[in-house]
Amino acid sequence: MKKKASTIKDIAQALNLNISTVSRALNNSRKISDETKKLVQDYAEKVNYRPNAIASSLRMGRGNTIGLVVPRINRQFFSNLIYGVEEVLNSAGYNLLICQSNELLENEKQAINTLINARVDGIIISISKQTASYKHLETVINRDIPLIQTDRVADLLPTNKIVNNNFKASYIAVQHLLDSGYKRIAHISGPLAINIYKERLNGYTKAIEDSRLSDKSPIIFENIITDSEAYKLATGLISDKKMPDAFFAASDFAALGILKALKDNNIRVPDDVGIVGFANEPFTEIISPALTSFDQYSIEMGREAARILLDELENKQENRVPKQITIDPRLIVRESSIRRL
Amino acid sequence: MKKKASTIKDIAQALNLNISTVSRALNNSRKISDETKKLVQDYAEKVNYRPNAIASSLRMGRGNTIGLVVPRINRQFFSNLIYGVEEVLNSAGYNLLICQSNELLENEKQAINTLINARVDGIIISISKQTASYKHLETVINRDIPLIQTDRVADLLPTNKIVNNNFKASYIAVQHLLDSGYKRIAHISGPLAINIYKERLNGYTKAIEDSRLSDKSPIIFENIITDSEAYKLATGLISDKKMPDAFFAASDFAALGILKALKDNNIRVPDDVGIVGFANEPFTEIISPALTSFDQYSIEMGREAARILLDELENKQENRVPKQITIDPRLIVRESSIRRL
DNA sequence: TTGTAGGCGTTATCAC
DNA sequence: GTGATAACGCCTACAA
Repeated sequence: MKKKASTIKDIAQALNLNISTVSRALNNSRKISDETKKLVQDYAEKVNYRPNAIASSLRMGRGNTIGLVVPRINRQFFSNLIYGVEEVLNSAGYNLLICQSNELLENEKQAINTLINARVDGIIISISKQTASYKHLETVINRDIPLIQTDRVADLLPTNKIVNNNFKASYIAVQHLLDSGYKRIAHISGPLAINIYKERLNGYTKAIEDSRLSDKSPIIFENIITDSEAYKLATGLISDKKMPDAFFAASDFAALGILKALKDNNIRVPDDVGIVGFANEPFTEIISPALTSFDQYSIEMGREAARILLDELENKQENRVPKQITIDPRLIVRESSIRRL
Repeated sequence: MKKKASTIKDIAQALNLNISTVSRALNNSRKISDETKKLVQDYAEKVNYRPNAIASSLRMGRGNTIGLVVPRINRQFFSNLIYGVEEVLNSAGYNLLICQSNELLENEKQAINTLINARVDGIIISISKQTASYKHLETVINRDIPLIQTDRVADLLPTNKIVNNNFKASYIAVQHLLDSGYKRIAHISGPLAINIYKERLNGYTKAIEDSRLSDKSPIIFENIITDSEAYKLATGLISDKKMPDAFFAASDFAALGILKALKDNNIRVPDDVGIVGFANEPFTEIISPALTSFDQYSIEMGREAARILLDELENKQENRVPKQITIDPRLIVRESSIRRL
């Protein structure tokens, strides 16, 4: 026995009222007598009435829903981001529609399509590794759907952005290693197609240039983000006798791989070689020696992205200048980079 | 200059066709001449037409959307679960509406409400720590909205469930420690209000009972899930000289706390004391000694939950018996529990 | 304070 | 093959 959900129409009939009266009573319009309101609300409660958000959305032209697209939901950074976004949006009465691109442009386009069709009020995105063409995002902009980019952003697109200052963080990382007395500092970089890795590389390069080192030639290894890739790299450097005396890795996992390789070869960290990672993955403070890294305030980035979006939704101005919010990652100094002199 | 999105009506007018013809052409109905189809589709493309999914949902009575409620999006286990769910649902053409309860019953109720109002086609949930009353979930069932419970489940509710075999896993953990020659095995348990911790406790107890140990008295510490709580506990045991010779912890973080405390007090792991954790957190294989733990197949659990849901949606039978899918976690033996004899 | 009527954008049913 | 029309459930001028 399956009765279909009751609507305001049903309620109106049952109470011998007009649909519009019921609608107003439920929405607490103040043009309705308290008496009627109570009558309606009580009855609605009794029959377990639930407003049909879809119908309401159609009528109102908006659905109080925000779309979110990230490369991978289960990466620590992104799941923190989502956590922050959800927290803010939820308490503002918005729903969150989540898609992941799996680092594929095709999926990302598909996700954007879905979100447009779902008539979301706004979109927050961290673009995929493959995303080099931005037509799908331009479509979003052209449709006047507020778009916020986070972390991995397409610089050229005129949207609000919320990012880390990767350049500055890298610069600081190198300075910190220099302060600890290291002299041949290598950089383990990620895929340079992604802006954040490019920026970290630039920060490293600049810091080396600005240093007082006699040998200012940069030492750069590109496109290494897993620990096994890094392990292999470090092992190679050891056998080739080309070991630098410090590593600044653009990812904690790369840093971990280096660390493992050094330990396995009885090279002491931080005494012989210093290491700094990036992202403050949970394991960084657990391993031994604990790894110096950068806290990216990922949850806060999510919150902030949501806040900016809400702001944009609530204050629809005509000529809005896209702004960028930059968060400085915080260097967390741990054992791996403090040389006992 | 902001033109509103075009609709099939606009297209119909522009092409001097009837709305219904346009609708059919766009949906590739085969009662429409190829000529007309092409005409319509080309024009739709040209004006950047996007079907309004909200209107369609209203008309069709369903929105191809699934709701998901978890305690915390950014816990490794749950973000993996979400990953799996999204993967399957997305390729089946469903959208995913995500909410988090933050371990609060109130939020969970609110989330369920939102999802019901959004007229989701089904709901996947992992209940909060506080969830002891199930009215909100019964509402879902009464409305004939397919409900799937994962991991943390309310046993009494007649829904499909997808869970780990926590009892069996614990039993195996204890057996493994016994096999390694440990004789006084303690259990670090979580909040027993959550079924999974209760089950792990039961598995432990049973294994001890079934053992050939002369002293079969269980040693149980409840409600300890963070590493600092566990650290404190272990430190206390050391100073009280009440140290067991092995720990089976219901959470990896608790196991980690124990490990730290032991190391800080020069108690050797696994030589003096063995440790087994639960959940196979990424750090378990990184720390030293690496921690024996259980892989819960969290991504696969998510996929499976989504699959069951889709199955339920597609084969709406009348008298469906709720079934439970149980996945055996896999013991991953690492250094922390292998005693060199 | 309440009732009437129209429409949000689709799709489905019925005619022609 | 195509057109006309109603309906999904809700909200909101406008009228009474």
